[in-house]
Amino acid sequence: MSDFGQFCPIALASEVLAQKWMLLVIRELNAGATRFNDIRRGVPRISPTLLKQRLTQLEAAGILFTRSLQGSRGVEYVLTESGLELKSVLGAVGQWGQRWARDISADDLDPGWLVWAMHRRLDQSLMPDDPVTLALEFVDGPAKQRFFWLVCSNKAVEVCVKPPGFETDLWIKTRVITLAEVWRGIRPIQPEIAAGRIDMRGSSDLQRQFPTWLMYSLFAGVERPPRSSLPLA
Amino acid sequence: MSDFGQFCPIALASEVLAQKWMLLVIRELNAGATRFNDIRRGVPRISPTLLKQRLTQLEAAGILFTRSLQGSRGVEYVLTESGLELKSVLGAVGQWGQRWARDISADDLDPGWLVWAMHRRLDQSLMPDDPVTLALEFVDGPAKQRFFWLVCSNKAVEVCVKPPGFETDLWIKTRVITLAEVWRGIRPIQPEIAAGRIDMRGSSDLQRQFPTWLMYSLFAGVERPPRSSLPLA
DNA sequence: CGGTATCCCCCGCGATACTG
DNA sequence: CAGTATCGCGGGGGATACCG
Repeated sequence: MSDFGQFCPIALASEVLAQKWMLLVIRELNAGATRFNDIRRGVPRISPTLLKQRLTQLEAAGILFTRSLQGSRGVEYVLTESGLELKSVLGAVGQWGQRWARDISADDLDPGWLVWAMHRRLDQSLMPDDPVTLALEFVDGPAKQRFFWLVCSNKAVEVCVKPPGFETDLWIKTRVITLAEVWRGIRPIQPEIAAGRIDMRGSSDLQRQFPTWLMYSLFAGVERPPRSSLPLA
Repeated sequence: MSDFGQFCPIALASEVLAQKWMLLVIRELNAGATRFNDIRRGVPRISPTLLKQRLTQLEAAGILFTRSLQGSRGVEYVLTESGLELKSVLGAVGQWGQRWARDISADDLDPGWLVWAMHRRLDQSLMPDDPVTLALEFVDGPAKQRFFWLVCSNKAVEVCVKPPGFETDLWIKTRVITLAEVWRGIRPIQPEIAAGRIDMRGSSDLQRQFPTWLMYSLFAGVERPPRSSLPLA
């Protein structure tokens, strides 16, 4: 994917950006990930080989640079000014995707990805000072992706796939599609709770507060227009 | 390129948009092209087979629809509302590309593409009422891409690769890179003319007016920052 | 944790020719 | 003009195993 034979800026940009997985890797970096395996968690289906290749291409294109870490092995991947400015591309693509992309199917509904996306969009300023442990159960999730825990302190939110050892303060039980569509801003959360499709158990204070922490997808506020029927047909 | 396994709007949009040639095809459509071979002229290196495939994918994604033409055979490719909204993506990508994409090389300098791009960006409101025929000679162009003619009426601008049969009113002789960099907004045009690197012959009225017709690339006004040296190195 | 190494398959894509 | 048809290859990328 390197030669379009024209010097249009869209063509030149496409050489780098219009490759498989590339925008998703850039999305992770712009969301704050700097470590190899953190990026992988946001792009679970990319192979490590290919991820490394994409990161190398991004470095060659001047979109990121690497910085070695003291203490830990490996490097940090840090966006340059050029990479940070890709936020405008991510915004335009995401906004268009929210409005016009195809409907989602069962194969898109990765519960692990949803949890990973959510954990970055919990408003820590609203959380109590004491750490809170949330348990998520996806009743229709595959065996290995059925339970997740979110350990929220006012410093950070961590995702666990095994019980973290702390007492769980709030249990949330739902189907993947339910939480996914709430996350996408397609359904409001309150009716889902009221109808029991999002089933919460635990401290009633937390039950009331939790929905306010959740900031949803960055594009949740973008309205999805009705699919117009075939034009002129 | 169909399965990223996540329902992020950027991932869903990428399935369609992040394929080879796709953004360039969309660029042509958004620039007003509706006919198969008009699109090809803006994306000369795509094969007809692949172009047809891309157009089919765009239709399946609801980005365009086809409309049969009376009189001529073939169809017209017309953007839907969804397709028109991709202008924001093209804008973001083009802007980023103008600022941060790699420098161009000799292989990017297709004179035919430059002329095709230019012919859409001549301000017809400034042209005289009488038709004007411009001849372009690229002194370093390959034999078959050395001469072009632009026939400008106040209705439309047409590109010819053979003498159009009208008297040429203005000859313009230059190297490809010179006009390309002027087009990109990287060099101002007046010094190029003054230094004779853009050599014009013909009516002195037209010599004065022509530079005012030329609207340059859509991204010519976007400043290209200096490449920062290696960060922290 | 942060990657390499290897293998292999498939299909995306380029090239060319042809047709109504 | 607006595509189809056909062929063939190259390498992109998926899967898996391994390593420091």
